[in-house]
Amino acid sequence: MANVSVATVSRVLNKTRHVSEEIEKAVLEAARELGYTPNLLGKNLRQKRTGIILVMMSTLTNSFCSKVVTGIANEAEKHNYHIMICATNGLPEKEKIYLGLVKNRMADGMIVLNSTLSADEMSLISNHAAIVQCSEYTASENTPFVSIDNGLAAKDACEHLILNGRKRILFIGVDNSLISSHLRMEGYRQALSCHGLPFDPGLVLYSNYGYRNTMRMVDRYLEEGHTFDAVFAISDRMAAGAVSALRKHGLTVPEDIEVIGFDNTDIAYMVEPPLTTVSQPQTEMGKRAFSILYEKLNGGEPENVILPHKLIVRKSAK
Amino acid sequence: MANVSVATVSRVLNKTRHVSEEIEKAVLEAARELGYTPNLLGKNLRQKRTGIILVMMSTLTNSFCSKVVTGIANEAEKHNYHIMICATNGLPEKEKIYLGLVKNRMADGMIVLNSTLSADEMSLISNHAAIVQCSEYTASENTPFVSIDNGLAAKDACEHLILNGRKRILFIGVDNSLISSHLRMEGYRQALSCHGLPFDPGLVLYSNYGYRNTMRMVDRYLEEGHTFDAVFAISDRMAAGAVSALRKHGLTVPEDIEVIGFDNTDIAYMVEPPLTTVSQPQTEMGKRAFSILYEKLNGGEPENVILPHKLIVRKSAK
DNA sequence: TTGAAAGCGCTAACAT
DNA sequence: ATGTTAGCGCTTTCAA
Repeated sequence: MANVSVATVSRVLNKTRHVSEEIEKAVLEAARELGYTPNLLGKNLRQKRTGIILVMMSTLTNSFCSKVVTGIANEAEKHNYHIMICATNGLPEKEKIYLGLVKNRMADGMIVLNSTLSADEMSLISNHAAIVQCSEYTASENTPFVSIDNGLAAKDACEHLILNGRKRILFIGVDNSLISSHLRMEGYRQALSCHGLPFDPGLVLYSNYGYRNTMRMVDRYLEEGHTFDAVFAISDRMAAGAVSALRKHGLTVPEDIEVIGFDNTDIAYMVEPPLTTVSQPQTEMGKRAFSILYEKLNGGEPENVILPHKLIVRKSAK
Repeated sequence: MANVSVATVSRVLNKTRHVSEEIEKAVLEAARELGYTPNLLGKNLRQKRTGIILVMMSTLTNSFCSKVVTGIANEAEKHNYHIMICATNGLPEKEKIYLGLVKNRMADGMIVLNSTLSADEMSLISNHAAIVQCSEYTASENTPFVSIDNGLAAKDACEHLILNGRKRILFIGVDNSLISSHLRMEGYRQALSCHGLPFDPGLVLYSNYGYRNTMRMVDRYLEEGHTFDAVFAISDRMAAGAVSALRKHGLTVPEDIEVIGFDNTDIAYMVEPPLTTVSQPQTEMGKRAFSILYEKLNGGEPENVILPHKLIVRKSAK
């Protein structure tokens, strides 16, 4: 319509070369009139680059992940990448689908926040796609990760309770295969053993990260007559659930029972009393995860990164 | 490598036509050996279809939106579409970028949960892309929406308070341009006027959907000596913030002050006392939003949909 | 400064 | 049942 070649149109629209002013004007005018919209599939196919990074996570409503995503997004923006989030609800089939999307070039890379994939599967797919793990991970040769030292973090939290004179610490974990669940339990046991306290399997409860379920479990546990003087839960929601159950049984926090949660999410300061909890540098984690991915995309072979955690002391465990 | 044409390879990999067993075997074998992965950019370019639907929302950690997304995802799956979430944090520039992605064919369509775009901008972009609004919306000729009757829902909630004998209802809203904010305020005013109660601008507080900010605001409001006998907040988090402030001032809920929230999110039953709140059929909303989009993608001109809401009565307002 | 033409990887129409 | 070929929409060499 502007009587020029497609090449010239491309040059005008992308400003990749200088084009005479009148032609430029004609092209833009024609584009406007035709309501022309470029087709990214063609462009990306040709350039072998989409500028899109996928972020895979289980649940959207997870303020921890949300903050990590913020970190990723900010850093991605600096490098001209856009991110899109894939929610798997922990279903392996969905994971496969989204991983397939990046393997098959609809996106340039992926940051995985919590995957159910085994180290082998992860490694296999990493041969075909640029993947970085963040927060949760599985030790895999070619899939780098950024995380905290979960074991040390849990140990620090439990030591805090022990130094406050607590001797029977109820551990509320999750019986899944996530590395954080595993390492935090390890940290709990290490804290005990370092201070000469016995590990009592009767002081271990498994829940599902949630508030309601944990509340019920702790409620039942108390009704069964079990006793303890502190709680370490590997999520704030579970800690909050425990607090509710304790209150129902006339126990006060922190006087009777001290409670520590994990992640320093919003709920930690929304419950009464506000929760002492372990905080992770989520935004920094996201930022680093993207940096690592970026390095990978540019042919580098990045190292894993361990970031520092911090114990936030509030009322539930002075 | 398998000594066959690319067409045959395509047929084997997509199972689109019958291929002799030995050739099939040879192709699969070669593909495996070469570590072949199909390139979706090529395929999608050719087929003018990506099978991807974008869902645009402001914040990830919004359990309301999250449930809507679940509804969308379930329905999308049935029709062989995959969804990806775009978080804008309410920034128009980000909205533009993601809208551009669908306009430029990297995705087949988009469901917008809360956009800052004006009706005109929305309408303009809808000429180039299949877009459906969900929950929040702006009345636009060619961009259908699914939502509840926000005005009626707010009116129902306030009437509940009025029928309980409450006469001075504090309205806690958000001063933004979202249709829900606007309509819920309208509903509040209608309830008052239907029952012969005056509208008092001094009984209106604007916050930001959040817990902390609302708590502070209500705290200050009470310190200033204002009185009221009920609260209607347009989000559960704000209602929860109000409850905290009330407690701090020695007021009991529901005896002294009845409180009603909105959305029936998790927090509604996690606070003490559990909140009476307006529930929306989030999953159904998502499902319908996808159905409408699907209809659009197949050349239909779908109508807007209004779904029913429900008042969930808990302890905070009997 | 502009155009012609090749080709990114794929599928589908057509031919055999 | 299989191959040939055109073409999706774009960018980028190469040539003029």
